[in-house]
Amino acid sequence: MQMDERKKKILRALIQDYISSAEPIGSRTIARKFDLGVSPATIRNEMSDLEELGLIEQPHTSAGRIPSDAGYRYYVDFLMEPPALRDDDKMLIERETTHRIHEIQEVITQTSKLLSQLTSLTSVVLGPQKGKGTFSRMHFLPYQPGQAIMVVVKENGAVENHIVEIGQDVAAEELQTIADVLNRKMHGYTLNEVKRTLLHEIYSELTRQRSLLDSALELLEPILNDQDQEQEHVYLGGALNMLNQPEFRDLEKVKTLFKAFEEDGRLKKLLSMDREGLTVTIGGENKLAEFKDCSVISATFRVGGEVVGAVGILGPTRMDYSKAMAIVDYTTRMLNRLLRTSKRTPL
Amino acid sequence: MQMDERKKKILRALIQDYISSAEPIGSRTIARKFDLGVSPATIRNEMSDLEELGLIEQPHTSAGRIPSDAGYRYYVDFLMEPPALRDDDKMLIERETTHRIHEIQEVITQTSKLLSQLTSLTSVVLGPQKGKGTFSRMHFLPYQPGQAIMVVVKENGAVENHIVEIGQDVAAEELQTIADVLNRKMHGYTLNEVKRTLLHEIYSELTRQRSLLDSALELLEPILNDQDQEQEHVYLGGALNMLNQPEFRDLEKVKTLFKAFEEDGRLKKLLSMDREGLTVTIGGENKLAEFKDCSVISATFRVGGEVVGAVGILGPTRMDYSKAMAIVDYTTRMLNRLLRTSKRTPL
DNA sequence: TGTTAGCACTCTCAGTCGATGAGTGCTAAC
DNA sequence: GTTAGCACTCATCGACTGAGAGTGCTAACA
Repeated sequence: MQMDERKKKILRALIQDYISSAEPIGSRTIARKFDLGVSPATIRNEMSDLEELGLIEQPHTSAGRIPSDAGYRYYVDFLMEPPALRDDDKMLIERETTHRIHEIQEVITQTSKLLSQLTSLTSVVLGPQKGKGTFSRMHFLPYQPGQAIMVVVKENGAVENHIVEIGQDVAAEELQTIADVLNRKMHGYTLNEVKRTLLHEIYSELTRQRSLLDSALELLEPILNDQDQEQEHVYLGGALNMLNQPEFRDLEKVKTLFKAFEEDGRLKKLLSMDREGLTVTIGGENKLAEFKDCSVISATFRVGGEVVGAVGILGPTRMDYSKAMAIVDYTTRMLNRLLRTSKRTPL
Repeated sequence: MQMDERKKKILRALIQDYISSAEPIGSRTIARKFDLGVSPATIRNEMSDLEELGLIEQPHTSAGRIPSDAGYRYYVDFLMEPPALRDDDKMLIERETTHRIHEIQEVITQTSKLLSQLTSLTSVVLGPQKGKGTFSRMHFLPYQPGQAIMVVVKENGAVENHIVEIGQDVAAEELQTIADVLNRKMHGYTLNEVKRTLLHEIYSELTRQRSLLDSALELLEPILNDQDQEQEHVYLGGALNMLNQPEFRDLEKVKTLFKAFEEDGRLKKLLSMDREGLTVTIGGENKLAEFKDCSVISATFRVGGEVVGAVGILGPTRMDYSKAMAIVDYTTRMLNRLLRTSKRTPL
């Protein structure tokens, strides 16, 4: 069976209506609302075909039809009018992404808020992985007796503080010596690389200056084993918007959904970081069972050519794909520009 | 009308039963479950009195009674067995609060998680206000051209980074001079005080070294106007636990509750920071309408004698007050000890 | 051969009705 | 002061019903 023009028209009409009404829609309604020039009976026949093709389905015998995941997929790929942004949305995005920025955290939370606000859906934003940035240099500053502030600067501009324990008797010059050694050795490597391969090299270098050894390696401990290092935080915006979606009128569904929201790992999996550009994941195409009734529109963003994060919009499969795609697309474009132009934003 | 011994017994029985069952409870049930040595009819008469006293109420004519806010209040103040901790809970709290800690943030999130886990309710933790800590000193470190890292150390041990813009031509020594002036002037004052009263003094001091003036005041801008400064973040733990409470089976209630959760300001108001020690706020005693069906058990904690934060447990008015109070009480005790003993924890 | 009208059938939804059961308040007896 | 008895109230639940929406099938039509 082939998809002829009329079938396409009917499928498009059905999906568009369902997206806004969230109600199953029957042949009669389509005939009334959309001027296809044929009678309900004909539409019935066509709908029967569409169902056989797996593009629509019936919740129960005497209800109208609703789109299946495959139906949405067909719609997104072939039927939908191309994503276009409303002017006021466009302006809003531009206004929000042209601020002068001090911290990337700020950008991320801001973006997250913006996306959920524009779409009335939930937004998911994944920022740069802390451990990933390559090491540039470190400084030591005095702190309490027996402790020092270690300031670590990454090549991507990130700055971190760590309080480290030092012996009571370690002098400032000694710390400086250690810093010099570490800076020389570690420059240009990521902390993960340091952890895996470089440690013994540093070790042997420092062995020559016997007395410094003990402290030096202990100093590195907090930055190498920092919990935050590995798992980047995922920002969620407008989670409550989900409660307004009729598909989540059921408390059990809300529970499982919110449960999944609490686990950063789950959310991270929603954002397909491997694929560049705009990605649409519809319902069951997603691996996670908790989100089988949801679709995700996501895109990655870059700093200096390298993919460092992703933004996404999460909604019920019944969502306005065109609008969501337009918004995600434009937002990442602006984000890329913002991160490129702002002179070396501290990450 | 007076509260005689039998009325107390009945009220206690009713509340205890209601706390675990969440169902209105009638005279017959009380007579059966609790051995008071009187018939349901007698209990009925007493219950009628209790209702007149405003301690219990009837959801509808032919249902049993449930405690009113005033009833819970009476229960907490006079009837409840004194808060006692189960041994395993005690051990769990001790285990979690004797870790060596590096960051107070960590302690806060950890505590929040612990509390919600122990009670199966929602926990609210309010950490130290960043802006409050008195200024100790600052350092400058090199960063990108035209920018520097300003490291600010507070007297309570907090360390913060800020990237500041400096003229391309400002030399390290000049920065040092500025730092020296600022350190001398600002030491011992909170940033808020600096902002309000000290700025013009610093201004006139620096005016004498004309060339430095422009930069110096700009440098302070980020720390004085930092958004985070004023509003300390509120940590919420186990918000989902609320969904398991039968009183929140209604989606509308969930919506308003979670809406309130999203606003830090609202949550902050729940924790009575003005009162020291263990505080119990029952239902409508709370000012916020969103939480009129909730009770809060809260307590403040201190660092060095000064109240810096608060922890609280939020649950439906129908909650196990004894247990919750015991847990909050013990947790804050341990927290105080932890923060006192760990030698100058960085905040 | 494709389209349409007609029709019987299915299924959900909202509303009604009555039975059930828990609980109360009142009265009168103990 | 306490209790048994009783009439009354009210929410809940299941069964039933009619309305409405929608379908699939058949037969007629262009």
